[in-house]
Amino acid sequence: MEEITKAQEEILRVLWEINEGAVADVVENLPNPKPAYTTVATVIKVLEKKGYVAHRKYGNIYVYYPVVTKKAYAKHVMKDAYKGLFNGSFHQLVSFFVKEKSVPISELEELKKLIEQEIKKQK
Amino acid sequence: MEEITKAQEEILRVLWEINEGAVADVVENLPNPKPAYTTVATVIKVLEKKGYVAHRKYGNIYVYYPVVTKKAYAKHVMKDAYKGLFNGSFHQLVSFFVKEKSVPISELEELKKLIEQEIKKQK
DNA sequence: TGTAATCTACTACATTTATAGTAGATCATA
DNA sequence: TATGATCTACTATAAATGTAGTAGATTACA
Repeated sequence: MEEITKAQEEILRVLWEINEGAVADVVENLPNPKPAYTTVATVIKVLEKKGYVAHRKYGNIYVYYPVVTKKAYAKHVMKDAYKGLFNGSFHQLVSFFVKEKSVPISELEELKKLIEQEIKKQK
Repeated sequence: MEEITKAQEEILRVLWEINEGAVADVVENLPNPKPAYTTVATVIKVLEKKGYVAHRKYGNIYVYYPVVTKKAYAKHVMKDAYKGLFNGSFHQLVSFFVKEKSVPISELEELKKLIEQEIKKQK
């Protein structure tokens, strides 16, 4: 998976959000200050060349949609962070989060359940 | 915190690893194929300009060291991923990991403990 | 059916990156 | 102390990026 930059990622995010859309729809969903229509179009083209999005022609307009799912991308990003930043230790990653962000207790309870389930499953 | 690229991050990683070192030390710790000495020097300069590393002069050689800690950087990277990729839900992030990577049971047990402690602490 | 609006393709351009060479300073040692 | 090794500063350059304008095609509607 080829690397993408921040600007490119932002537009990819919009596409995940709206599932598919014309350039104008992407611009619409971008926060202010919105870049020019043509700027967005150019960035989308880059994403298309890199294989992150594709398009379909509805009548005469191009509707773009993500090819790389958010999940697949998350996996990619996380793999790097995981290995490089937490020495490949999931424990380190989680404890980092628990310490840095004060995770609400409700989430912690849920998490505990999730982990217990996983333990049971693996046994 | 200004964004850095992959190449820059790789060199920053080496500095975290060795704590501090001259350009030659960084080159040493880079995997093959090693870039040219001067390439590394240039990238370090970029990192310095962006405020990620600084240097000290020992005699006449420059010894570089990271200013941004691995932890601070991890925080930065994770914040983005967390918000953008997991909708700000820690639960989503963790369950993603548990599902995607098969986390060994020993880690899961540790994690469970960690979370239980945190729950207790918050109560 | 002509005119305004809209869309994509193509082009432009300044900036940043990645990569590395050269020159000049300095240091160690024969 | 002259010579080779090493270091930093400066310069170079191709490719990618971010940003956006223009032209030409097409469409919708007055």
